[in-house]
Amino acid sequence: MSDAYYLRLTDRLRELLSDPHACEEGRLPAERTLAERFRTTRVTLRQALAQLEGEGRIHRSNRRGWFVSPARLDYDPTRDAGFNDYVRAQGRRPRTEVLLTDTRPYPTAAEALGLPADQPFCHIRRRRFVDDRAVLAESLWVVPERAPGLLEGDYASHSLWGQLRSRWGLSLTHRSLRLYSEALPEREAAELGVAAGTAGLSVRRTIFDERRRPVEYDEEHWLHDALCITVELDGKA
Amino acid sequence: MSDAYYLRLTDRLRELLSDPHACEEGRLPAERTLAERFRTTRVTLRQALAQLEGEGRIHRSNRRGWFVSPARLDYDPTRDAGFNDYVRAQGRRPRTEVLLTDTRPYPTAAEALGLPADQPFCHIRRRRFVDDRAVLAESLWVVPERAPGLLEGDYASHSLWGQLRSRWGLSLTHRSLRLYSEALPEREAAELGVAAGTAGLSVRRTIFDERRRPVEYDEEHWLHDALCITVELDGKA
DNA sequence: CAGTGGTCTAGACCACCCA
DNA sequence: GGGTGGTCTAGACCACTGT
Repeated sequence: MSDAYYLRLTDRLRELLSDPHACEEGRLPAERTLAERFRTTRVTLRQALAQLEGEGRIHRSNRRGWFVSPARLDYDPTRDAGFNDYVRAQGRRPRTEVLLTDTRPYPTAAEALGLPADQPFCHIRRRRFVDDRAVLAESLWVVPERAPGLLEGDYASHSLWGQLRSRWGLSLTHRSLRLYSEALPEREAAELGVAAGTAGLSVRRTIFDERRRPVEYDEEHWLHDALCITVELDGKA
Repeated sequence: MSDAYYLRLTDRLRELLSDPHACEEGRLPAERTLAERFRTTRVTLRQALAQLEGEGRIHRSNRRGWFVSPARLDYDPTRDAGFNDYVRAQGRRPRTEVLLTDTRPYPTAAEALGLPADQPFCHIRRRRFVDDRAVLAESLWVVPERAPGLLEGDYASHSLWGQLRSRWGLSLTHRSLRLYSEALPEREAAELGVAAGTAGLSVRRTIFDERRRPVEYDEEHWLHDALCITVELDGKA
């Protein structure tokens, strides 16, 4: 079955991607142009493009066109190195936008943390960029008693976990992580400027301190081609 | 844009999925049947099906049809609980097929473990099933000096990590994990009986013992809708 | 063999982005 | 307003699965 035309197309498109002259500014030629060049229809061409999108080689932005995807970002969700720090450490340019902050209950977070459903949280929702590409939409839910005055601080430019340690003396001892591939929900897709249903990666973290008091719960939605999760462990499993 | 017909179709199909009478044996009606029922073309209907596939709700098998996807398997790659054990613990039926074993060099594993490129490894390649659905194709590369006679043992039915501990007294102290979403390569797709380019999750692990001697490297390729990765951490990051 | 999904054609109109 | 991707139609033939 590897004689399907759209699969041979992906091979030729891969060559095209590695040719720096063919894609100026990392942008691919228009679908109609490519379809004509490869003597096929837009439907078949788009099948090939979708394949490369699944491989993480290209992505689309709104209705603007197809672009070559940059290298994945290495990300260790078990550490609290700030987003800004580790993005810069990889030679990339980070940016963060706070979309909203408020204080209200969130039953999902409450359940994960073992709290009553009407427990209010300090909620921060933000969108994060790497080299001006929005790659992550996330919400954080912090137990207010653990970090009084959190929302008045500068929670955007510094590592939140770092602040929890330094300002409130918390130790983030027990960390539980769940992650799986998903189709980005409508809201997150809109915030990231991609079509609903675009492939994504969902990461949820639940944090307790050394006395097993609930501290924080968060939900991250990443573009699937934007990151490579890494975890380093020392000690017995 | 949520007024696209294929998106409304996904809503109606989701209802259909939750109706146990509509899909006998977890199998969906034929595409032509569904297209007719929803008064659209196969192309549009398939767009809706692809959306649900991305959400992990349905999957296809060869050219046999579309099936409702079962619940995701919880999997903690940092632990050495055997596949058989944790699959059964979740009320599912595990099965493993060994596809091949041999001893030969593998530069990728050698590099990950910091060994010379011509370092030979004990190599085990296998395919694993949950409830008779092939969900994982993996290769393991063990440093022969750490586990002499490994390939003569019963490496299929017992936890490999458990054996490394009990038979060879190894402690798997330093574990490094890398994972990212991918399009399944041709070989793995064929072994899992799905189309090349189906969405998958790649997991790579590199293991050193307490003296930082290299022990093992493995590469896993999972169907993207088959699992939810979980990690539990205690102690300082 | 009949039925299934897999692939492909040759058009069309629409919604949105940018100059 | 021109160009882009997003969506959709109404067909067709092929390759494979199961009987």
